[in-house]
Amino acid sequence: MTEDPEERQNLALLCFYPARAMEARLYAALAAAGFDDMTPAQGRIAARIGPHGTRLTDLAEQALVTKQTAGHLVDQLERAGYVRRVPDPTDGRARLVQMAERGREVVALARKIEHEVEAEWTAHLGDKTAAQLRAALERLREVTDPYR
Amino acid sequence: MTEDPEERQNLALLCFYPARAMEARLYAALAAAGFDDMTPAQGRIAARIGPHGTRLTDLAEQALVTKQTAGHLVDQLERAGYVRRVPDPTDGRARLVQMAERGREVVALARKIEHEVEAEWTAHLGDKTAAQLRAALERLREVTDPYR
DNA sequence: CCATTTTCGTCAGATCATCTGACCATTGTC
DNA sequence: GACAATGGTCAGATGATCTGACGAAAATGG
Repeated sequence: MTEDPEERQNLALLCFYPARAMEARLYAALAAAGFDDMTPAQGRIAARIGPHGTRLTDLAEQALVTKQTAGHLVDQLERAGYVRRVPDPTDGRARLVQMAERGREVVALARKIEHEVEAEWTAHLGDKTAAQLRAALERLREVTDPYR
Repeated sequence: MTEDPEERQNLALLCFYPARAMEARLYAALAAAGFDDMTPAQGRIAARIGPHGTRLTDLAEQALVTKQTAGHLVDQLERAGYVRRVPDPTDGRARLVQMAERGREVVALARKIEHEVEAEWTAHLGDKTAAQLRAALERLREVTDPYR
């Protein structure tokens, strides 16, 4: 663009930049560590798998995609060795998607990167401002996250 | 999920909720107003068209997609009457993508919705916290938006 | 307990967004 | 004027996503 030097950006757009930056950092780091076969879409599904496994339908709902899409992505994650499907002992129709060993490695690395990036941001903002930012975002979440 | 009631979420995820919420609100409102043929991908391109028109290559760069993808989306926007392509008077190779009348209508409506949603958020947070949030996000943008 | 309805997941097929690679036309440079 | 750089398109492939239909198991309700 060539104009509007002083435009007041909308709050949602300002929120978008850090989210995008984190995703980019995360995928770059995972790829560098050899996990170069996981796509962002797979990641968004994988990130929602609970400690004891999660049903496909629940993953789909939380990730805001259809269960067909979720199933497709879980197929890929399973083929790549990140997750496995086990029967749900409490429901014969259902299966639980669980993290496999390789999946747990990715999660551990991703958590580490997240903390590093967040530490950079906190260093840039200062502790006080970072804390205020977090508090404000947590309150904003009350009205922006319907799956809270 | 059934566990982790008190998990400390990472800052980027907290940023993601408002961004997603705004996008959802925006597209719902546009669809309700009859602009139901614009997809999010088209919107992300259209949102970057400057007042006097913008080159395809620039749109692609700012939207973080290839120029082929941008061209594809502009084709659709053009077919739907949202934008037009005109020759760039300063460069015979280039063409400027400009908003057409219908595009300007959408932009006006989108701006209105954005302001409404932002006003809701400000009401929820209180003026002071909302101002702190904006200030913190603007500073964070310094290290998270490479296209600033 | 059986019949009906709901829920969980899959199959099939389509569409859309996106990419890589090749290519042409124009521009700018030496 | 030759040649590299830039703006854009064409062609083909892939991946994420959807809608619709379906089978199997579970829950519900006489």
